[in-house]
Amino acid sequence: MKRQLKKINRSKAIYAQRLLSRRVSTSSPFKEREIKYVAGLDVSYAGNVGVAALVIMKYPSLKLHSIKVLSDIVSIPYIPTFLAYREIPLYVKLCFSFRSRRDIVFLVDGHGLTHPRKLGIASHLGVVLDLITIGVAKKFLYGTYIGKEYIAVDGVPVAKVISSSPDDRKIFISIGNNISLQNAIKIAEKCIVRKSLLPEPIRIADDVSRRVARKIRR
DNA sequence: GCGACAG
DNA sequence: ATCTTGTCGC
Repeated sequence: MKRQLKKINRSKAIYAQRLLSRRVSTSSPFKEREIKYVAGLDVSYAGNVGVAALVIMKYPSLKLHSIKVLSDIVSIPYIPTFLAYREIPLYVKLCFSFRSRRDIVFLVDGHGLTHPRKLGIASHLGVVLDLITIGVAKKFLYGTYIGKEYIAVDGVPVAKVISSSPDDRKIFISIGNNISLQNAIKIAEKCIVRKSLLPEPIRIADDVSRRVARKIRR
């Protein structure tokens, strides 16, 4: 096989995103006191092997509850705005047993509604498994700034930009699925500790997946 | 045609 | 995301 990375049908992929984005809910089907856990999802790579990590912490104490890691060959290339097609298979395997859970909020590495077709990976995963999700990205992707700290899509605010005082690092907290922007911001900010700009569950998932990938590589 | 472009 | 040495700064 000369090409082990499958091509993706662009027009069909776009059609599916538009279709799925209609199922995104921007309201919160829960009260904050009902949330018992926050989870972080991230993927690192060792060549064509993707290593996904799911870190679950108690909320709001942020005491570590569990860590699950899974690796598999990834056959879809990375193409901006189509990230989900590449990483969602890993996340679905890792989170299938949690579908429709209403006491866990999943923080996903990437955008949610701040996406050209309003279906970034956080929203995509949220719709597929009916989870409460929030997008946590390190770079801007899409949308219109409202002032200095909010981003709107189709005229509706769907994300907040959090900046670190000294340098210019930023993170973008966006609605994933089954949550309002206000609740997404509130929960994500409660997960940010000390000087780390990244919410703890994501930071740990990032660390775990990266070191496992490095181990596989060597 | 030109520029932008998560991980 | 990953490839990579030394180096600037708290």
